[in-house]
Amino acid sequence: MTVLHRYGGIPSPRPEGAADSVLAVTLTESPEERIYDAVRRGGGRITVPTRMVVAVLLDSDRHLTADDIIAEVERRTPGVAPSTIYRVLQRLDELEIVEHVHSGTGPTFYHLRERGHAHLVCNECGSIIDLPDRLFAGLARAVDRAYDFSVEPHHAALLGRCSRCR
Amino acid sequence: MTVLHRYGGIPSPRPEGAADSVLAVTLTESPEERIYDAVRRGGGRITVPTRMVVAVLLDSDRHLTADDIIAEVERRTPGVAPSTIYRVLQRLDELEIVEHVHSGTGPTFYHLRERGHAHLVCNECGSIIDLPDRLFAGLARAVDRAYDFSVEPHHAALLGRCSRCR
DNA sequence: TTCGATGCAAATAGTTTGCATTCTA
DNA sequence: TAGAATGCAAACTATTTGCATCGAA
Repeated sequence: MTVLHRYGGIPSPRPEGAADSVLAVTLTESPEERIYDAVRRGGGRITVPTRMVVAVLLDSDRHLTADDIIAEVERRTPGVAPSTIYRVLQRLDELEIVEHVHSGTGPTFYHLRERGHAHLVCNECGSIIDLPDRLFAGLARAVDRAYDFSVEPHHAALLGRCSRCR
Repeated sequence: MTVLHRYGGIPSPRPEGAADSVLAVTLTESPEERIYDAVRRGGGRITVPTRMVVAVLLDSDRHLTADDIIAEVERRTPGVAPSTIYRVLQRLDELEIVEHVHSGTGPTFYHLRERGHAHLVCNECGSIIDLPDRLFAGLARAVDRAYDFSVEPHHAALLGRCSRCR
């Protein structure tokens, strides 16, 4: 299973409408400033590694693994320790700025929470398909009713076989 | 997250009706003999470690991690190497006798394929809830139609929060 | 000037692999 | 008796942690 070009992708248009609970909506603020404010509100400080991780996440549409992010940060600003990137991601995750997705055998991947969605991961080729949350609604409701269990559809990918591999 | 009594549980009644493609159905054969035959048909040999892993899986209703199985095999027949257990599980998985389930952060767990089903795993306490496949049917069909992707509902647990932890 | 964040190195969890040896069919 | 399977140790992947130091607010 080899996936090329892990980092990259066309930057997505900023979802201007979608206000959320974590990031304060001040229309004159850039996306990074809104994230910085959220970090500061959470008692955190804005350092070079934090800035870089946020920039990489904002600049990419892809599903980035920790390794992807480590590599791209290294490219832009050499010298940041991998453990620091993990710590930054963890902090951003706790602050609900970032979301991580378990993908079965492969490594966990990350993206901004405001771009969150469910995923399909192919067991054969590792390709990732984005899934509209709407498709999860029925299952989530049924599970809630039957087991009083609240499913987090973004948190683990559904595994299976994509059209090319099935 | 601590889960006690990982190994154990009341043996489930053998699902007598459910014929399947892998294990030949000869009514006079015991469950283990049916599995041994399937292994031999696949070019494999029946050794002590294989026997022990099969016995442990047949004797338990639980969701056993590799570690659970390693510990229980060690209890019954000291001296089997962990790597051997992993290899046996891998072989049984390829032969479609065993199924493994990814559970997010926690370790993968295993059970006999004939007892397969979908799972919910609580992110907080790690508890596992068995899910009837029927609840997955709608989502699987929608994903098949929309993306030509065949979901394997047993292969990755749905993550979320159980009633006690939510 | 405080205390959150960092770099580095080592530790960890879970699993896989190489290789000489053993044992099933 | 061929070649599948094993035990052991080492390797490996992804991630976490301890600790002395640094730097943002």
